[in-house]
Amino acid sequence: MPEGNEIHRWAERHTAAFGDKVVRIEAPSTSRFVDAPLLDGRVLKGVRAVGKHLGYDFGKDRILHVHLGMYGDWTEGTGPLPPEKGALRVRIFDSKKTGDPKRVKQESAEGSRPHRWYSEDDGSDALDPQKIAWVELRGPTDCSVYSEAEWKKLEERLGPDPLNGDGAERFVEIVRSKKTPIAVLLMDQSVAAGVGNILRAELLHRARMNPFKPGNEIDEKTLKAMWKDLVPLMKSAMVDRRMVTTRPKDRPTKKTGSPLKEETHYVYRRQGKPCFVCGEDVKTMEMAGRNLFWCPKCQSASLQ
DNA sequence: GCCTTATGCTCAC
DNA sequence: TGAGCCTAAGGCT
Repeated sequence: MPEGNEIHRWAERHTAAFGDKVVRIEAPSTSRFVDAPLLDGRVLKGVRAVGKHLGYDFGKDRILHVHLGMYGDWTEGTGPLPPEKGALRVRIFDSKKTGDPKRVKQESAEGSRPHRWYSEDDGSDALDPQKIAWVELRGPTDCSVYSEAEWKKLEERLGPDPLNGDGAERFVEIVRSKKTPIAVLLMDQSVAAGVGNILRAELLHRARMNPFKPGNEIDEKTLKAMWKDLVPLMKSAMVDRRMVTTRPKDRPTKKTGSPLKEETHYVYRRQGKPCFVCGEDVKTMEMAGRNLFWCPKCQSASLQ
């Protein structure tokens, strides 16, 4: 479900939890993820992220590539592994912290003491990554082993990633070389890696940019400013496991920190509701195969 | 309970 | 351009 900012966050957390440790990897033999035995019991050197892709580096040309797609997600926890559920899942864990999975499974079957599965139980993101004992992957689009060459090929087909320190220059150059509407370009991973449907809508509103404006008609200064906005936006977007893109001053309540649920976005999924900035009804239509949301007044400028 | 929708992407036509 | 992947949440009845 995530955009690049959350992918990078998983990479950091999983590196902190498992980096340079021997990890166990389990996947049901009936699942599509047939490569687990190849990696089980090996040292995880670290976890990299580019765009919406994760790479778990086990060395020797063994990089577990994970793409969450639309439905994929990770859960994490301390203590013993949770009981297996019906769905096909992949687990990475530190057996020094979880204990022997065989024994735990038996305890679970006997209905022994319950324990917390998710960090969100305490209402915050507060679980110290050092305390994570296991993570569980559900519903990814891809979970397979890449060689270094394959990973490099992946990086080559992606555009600049704001979270990997890439500069605005490439972004500006690519956008200005195309007649395609900016809202379509922002969904293209070869233009800006990691941007997804929430960020495109919110970034365009923050820039007061008309979504239909062709890339080659946008001036360099404006594009550079959008990139400059994107970097801290992606870094700070996750608050209490929610994507937050509104500036406190634009929220009806002016509330800082964790905003009300209905104040988390300017336009994303707010069709028919009044724009926080100008009061005009937010509009929606399909664009690049996904629902685009925008304020026709704030973002009407200069199609000319 | 059922239906729709979703922060994504690939492939076939 | 549309189907398919595959899972959960939320809004309805």
